[in-house]
Formats: sequence, structure tokens, C-alpha cells
Amino acid sequence: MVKITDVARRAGVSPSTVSYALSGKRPISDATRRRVQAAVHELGYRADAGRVRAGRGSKVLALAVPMRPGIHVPVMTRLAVSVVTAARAHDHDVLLLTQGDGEEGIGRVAETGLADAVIVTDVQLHDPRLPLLRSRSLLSVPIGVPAEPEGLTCVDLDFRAAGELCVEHLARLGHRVVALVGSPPEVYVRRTAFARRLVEGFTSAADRHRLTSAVHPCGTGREDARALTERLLRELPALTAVVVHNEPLLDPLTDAFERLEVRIPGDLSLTAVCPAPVAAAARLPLTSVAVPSAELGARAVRLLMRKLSGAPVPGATLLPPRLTERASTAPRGV
Amino acid sequence: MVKITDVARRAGVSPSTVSYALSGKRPISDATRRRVQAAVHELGYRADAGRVRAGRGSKVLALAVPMRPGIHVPVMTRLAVSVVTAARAHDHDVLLLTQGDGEEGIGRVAETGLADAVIVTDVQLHDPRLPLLRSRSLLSVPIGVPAEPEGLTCVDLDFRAAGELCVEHLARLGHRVVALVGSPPEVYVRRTAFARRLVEGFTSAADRHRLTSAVHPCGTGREDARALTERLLRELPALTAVVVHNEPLLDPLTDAFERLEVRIPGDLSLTAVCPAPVAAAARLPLTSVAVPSAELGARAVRLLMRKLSGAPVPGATLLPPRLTERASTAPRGV
DNA sequence: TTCACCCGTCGAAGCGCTTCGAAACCGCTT
DNA sequence: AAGCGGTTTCGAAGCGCTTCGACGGGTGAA
Repeated sequence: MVKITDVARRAGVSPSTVSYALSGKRPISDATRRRVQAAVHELGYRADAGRVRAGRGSKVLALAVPMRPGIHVPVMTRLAVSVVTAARAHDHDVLLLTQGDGEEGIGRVAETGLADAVIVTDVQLHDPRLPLLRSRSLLSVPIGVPAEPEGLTCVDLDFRAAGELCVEHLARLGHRVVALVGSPPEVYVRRTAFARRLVEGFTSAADRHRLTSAVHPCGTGREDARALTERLLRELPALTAVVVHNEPLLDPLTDAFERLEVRIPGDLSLTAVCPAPVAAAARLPLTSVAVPSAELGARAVRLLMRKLSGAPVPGATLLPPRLTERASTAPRGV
Repeated sequence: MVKITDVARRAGVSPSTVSYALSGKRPISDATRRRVQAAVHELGYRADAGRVRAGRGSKVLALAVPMRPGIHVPVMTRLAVSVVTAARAHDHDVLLLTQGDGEEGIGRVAETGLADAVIVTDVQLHDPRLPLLRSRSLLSVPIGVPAEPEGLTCVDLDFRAAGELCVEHLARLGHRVVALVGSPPEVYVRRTAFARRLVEGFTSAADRHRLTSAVHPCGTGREDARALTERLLRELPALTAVVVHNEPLLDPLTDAFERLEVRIPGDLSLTAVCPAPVAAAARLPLTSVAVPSAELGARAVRLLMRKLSGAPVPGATLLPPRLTERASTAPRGV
């Protein structure tokens, strides 16, 4: 194994100079740096990984994305990309954790110092990872707000307000019977924070406006969509509006309504909660509340950087939802 | 961070004893070992990422996913997830690189030894990253086969064979005029390896079977789909079959054909090249050649591990394509 | 009882690297 | 010629860990 002293000898400098030349932690003259780099290259030197990060600050962030059934893959992808981009802007790299529950991964990363902070996604109301996140040994920013967010620095879209906003939009259009077509049941069973919050907002706004409302979790397949539409029409014959919080179901659902001769927005108004591009590119452009995945990722990174630098950070950041009208909603009975 | 001396103190032994108890390199009495293990457990000690790992190797893999316009996001996501899963099975973590061109990221990772190997995606025929990948200083596995794959360990679906397979399937069904609806133009401008290879296969098979053929890159929007379908019907009135290698366009395209009263598969047979789940879940289940993203990721990791262990590896692995018949193809004129 | 002989343990040295403090050097001004 | 501020480089100490050599105290044989 070629070591730093070999490089130093070859470059005619001391080991410490090589160390600084490679890490950039102290200024090194251009000439010397070039000689060191040449030596590194010629000898094929590679820093002994362990020690490199002995001094704290590995310049690595972990991103925990539990790939659980029912999560919205495109949302997660956008999030991941924005996190990496933002992290790079702060000279950090991103380690991707996708473990089933993520607990093991986060622990490992914290203990070994592989990463010096972690962004956690798909937060549940009573997330088993919370104790770990609250522990002093690891800085973290959850994207999602658990039941008791004390001691955490959370970021998320205000899903409660998003649910309310959808209902208010529909109520304003004169609709009196609304349904929420939600994510797959397992998402609620896990008590995923954002899904639950949306339901809360939806229900409370519906009550406030004295609307008849129903909530239906739903799988993502075409069969699921078909079954649900039939059931909705049967159980709620007066239904004229739905809110859909289930990205992959959007297309199958509009399709299923179409087959049942239910026109959108003529007979039924549809509001989606999904990333803006998805809503805009749908077969029928959908009125939607945007899930700003990219912004969430960028904000999470920004907060983490502030925490790393020791600056004070807000307890929780809830982005206000924004509704964009497109072609899938209309006043009732027009 | 809890260190070996903490454990030693807790167990009432010397650090060296702890080291031996954990590594098993010298006999340690059962009683002592048990006390050490208890202390380790209570304090949550994890060996500092340096020495335990046999000296070399950071146990981190980099995955370079250039997020360029026109790439197939779901394919990349599947790939990323499978890479992380496979890497974890080999006790490695995954660093996500998404830089524009990826060159800088790969270089950085190689220089700093942050990762000890890298998986490269979205390979172009003349990829600027190739010199870096060929250099001795970094182990790599490109997913994709450049024009000159010498000295590399590539993995990919055999896209040339995939193109041929689609054409042969259609030819066997009696179709005489076929079109390839490709990825967005920028993908070809970059000379992305897999896209170019598919075109080659498509064209050469069409020529071999004396079919009339045409190749059309196409954007991913509904407008693009609409414009393209009209153009196809105008320029190739005898067209009865298309191959689509453009995942996000699948739905808009079938939709556009529908609007022009072109029935699938009655008037037109459609074969897709995309991940199997996408084809199976489409509104009309599509006959397709599967892009096995998950398997590609797993294979790439396996190869990388072999390289890391110094074992010999094959030069290139080309997975044979498999075509699955679904509801979008039929014999001509039925 | 004495003596080899292990087994289990310890102390200390060493590994490759980082990092702190200080020395050496540079081109200027006095 | 000496002094100065700034940059660049070095030497030495230290990090958490492994590993070598040696020590102590039991054992069985003489």
C-alpha cells in the first residue's frame, strides 16, 4: 500500500504538506500542489479511508429514503435530486440510505461518522427513528412532522392546510359532497405523518363547511381505481368532487371515471395533491395543490448546514400550500 | 463517539483485550469476552470505521446518475434502489452523485477516496468520463457500453438485440412498415449508448426483413405525441407498427393515436422498451421488451465487489432481451 | 516442593493520517 | 541592512486502533 509518506518523498515535501495539499484545509502553493498531485497520480496513492475522516466533518450528508410500499416514487426522486444538488452547493456529498425501516442505517452512519448529518423522509407520526434523531450524537432534519415535533427541526408542506385548501376550493365552487381518495392503506396503517395530516385538514374543512365527506385509501392499480369509482358512485350518488392524494392513481382514476361516463370536470371536479409537473402533464391537466419536493429538499439541506455551523434554527418549517387551477375543476352543475 | 478505551474501562480490562475479544485474533476467556460484549452492547460501541476493515476500503460505493434532460427517471430510480440494496448486502453504502456531467464528482470521489468504487450510468458512446474510468486509481462499472469498451467492465441490457427483437416480433406478425419512436432528440445528440444501440438494432433488423422503417426521436409532452402521431400517419400511411423507446411518452402516445381513431392493436401494433411494471400497468397493457433496471444495478454491484476482491471479471456483460407479449400487438390486418 | 509450561491479559510501540504551532522564506518598505 | 507582514512549509504530537512481546498465575509432571 502506498502511503502518504511515499507521496511526500516523491514530491519532495513533508507528509503534512501532502495532507494539506489534498484536503485543502490550508493554502498550499500552486507549484507544490501540482507536484503533490503528480506524485499521487504516479504512485496511485489513495488515502486510507478510515483516517481521512478522523477529524470531524466528513462533508457527507445521509439521506434516508425508506423505500416502503406505497410511497410516491417520483416525489422521492425529486427530493433526492434536490438534496444532492443543494448539498453539492455546500460542498457536501450525499449518502443514500434506503433500508426498510432506516433505523439501522441511520444508526450506523451516525456511529461510524460516515456522514455528519442526516435528512430523514417518510416520517411517521410515531416514528421509531425519532429517539435516534433527537439524540445529541447526530444532526438531522426530518422532512415530515411527527406527532410530537419537539426537539426536532422539521420541514414539510403544510399538509393539513393543503387538505383544507382543496376542500375550500371545491366548496367555493358549490360542491356539497366530496371524497378524498387517499394513498394506499398501508400508508395510513404506518401513520405516515403527511398522509394523516392531509386527512385531518380535509375532514375538518369539510365539517366546517358542512359538506358530506368520505375518505377512501386506495391502492395504485387500475383495478383498485375501477373498484373505487364504482363504490363511490354507489355509496355517494350525490358526489360531485374528489380530492386525490395518490400520485400513481391519478391516471387510472380519471380513466375509470371516464369509462363510467362520468365527465371531468362536467360531472365531477377533481383536485390532486401532487408535484406540479405531474398535474400539468396529465392527460387532463389537473387542478392541484403542489407538493414542492424540490424545495423541501433544498430547505432541508439549508437547515442542516445551519445546524452544522451551530447557528440557531427554527423548530419547524411548514410551507404554505398553493392551489393552481387547471382543467379538472368547475362549479357544480355547469 | 464511544471508543475502545471506554469499552475497556467499562469491562474492567485493557483496550488491547477488547480488541482481541472482538477480533478473535487471540484467545480470550469466556468470562472476559462476555463482559466485553456486554460493555460493547451497553455503550453501543461501533469500531471506528478505519482499522476494522482490513486496512483498505471505505465500504462506500459511488453511484453516478447524471440527471440530464431526457433520461428516464423511473429507470434510474429503480437502478438506484437496486444498487443500494445490493450494496448493503455486501456491507457497503452508496454515495449519490448527480452532477451535470458527473466528471467532477467522480474525480473528487476518486481523489479523496470517499468511495472505493463507482457505478456509472447514462453512458455515452464517447463519454468524457471514460479516461477517468479506465485509470487505475478507481474501480468502476459502467452501466452502458460505450463505443470502445476495452479496459472497462460494462453491464447493460443488449439494446441492439432488443431493437432487433422488437422488429422481429412485428415482422413475424406480418407488419411491413414500422417506426421507432425514440427518446428525446437531446439523448441522441449526446450519443447516449443505449439509445444509439437500440436504433442500430432496429434499423438493421428492419433492413434484414426488408421492412420500410423510420426513426423519430420525440419529446415527452402530450403536444409532442400529438404532433408525432399526425406526422407518422401523414408520412407513412401504410404504417401498422411502432416501437416506442420513450417511457414518459407511452401514455401520451397511445392517447394521441386513440384520438386519431387509430385502434391499438387493431390498426396499429405497439411494442415498448421499458421496465416491465410500466408496461404491465399501462392503460392498455403493452407488449414490451423489459429494461431490467433492478437486475442491472444488482449485477453492477456484484461485479464491483468481485473487482474489489481482486477476482477476475468479464469485460462486458450484455443481458439478453426478453419480449413479453401483452395486449398492444396483433397480426397485421386482423 | 519445585519446575516448566500454558493461557489469558497487559503495557507499550506502532500504523497512517491529521493538525497545531512555529519556523522559513518571500518581496517590500524603511 | 534591517525590519515587516504574509504566505508556505515543516516537525512533532496526537487520534483510535492493532499488535508484539512479556508478565503472572494457574496447572501437571518430576
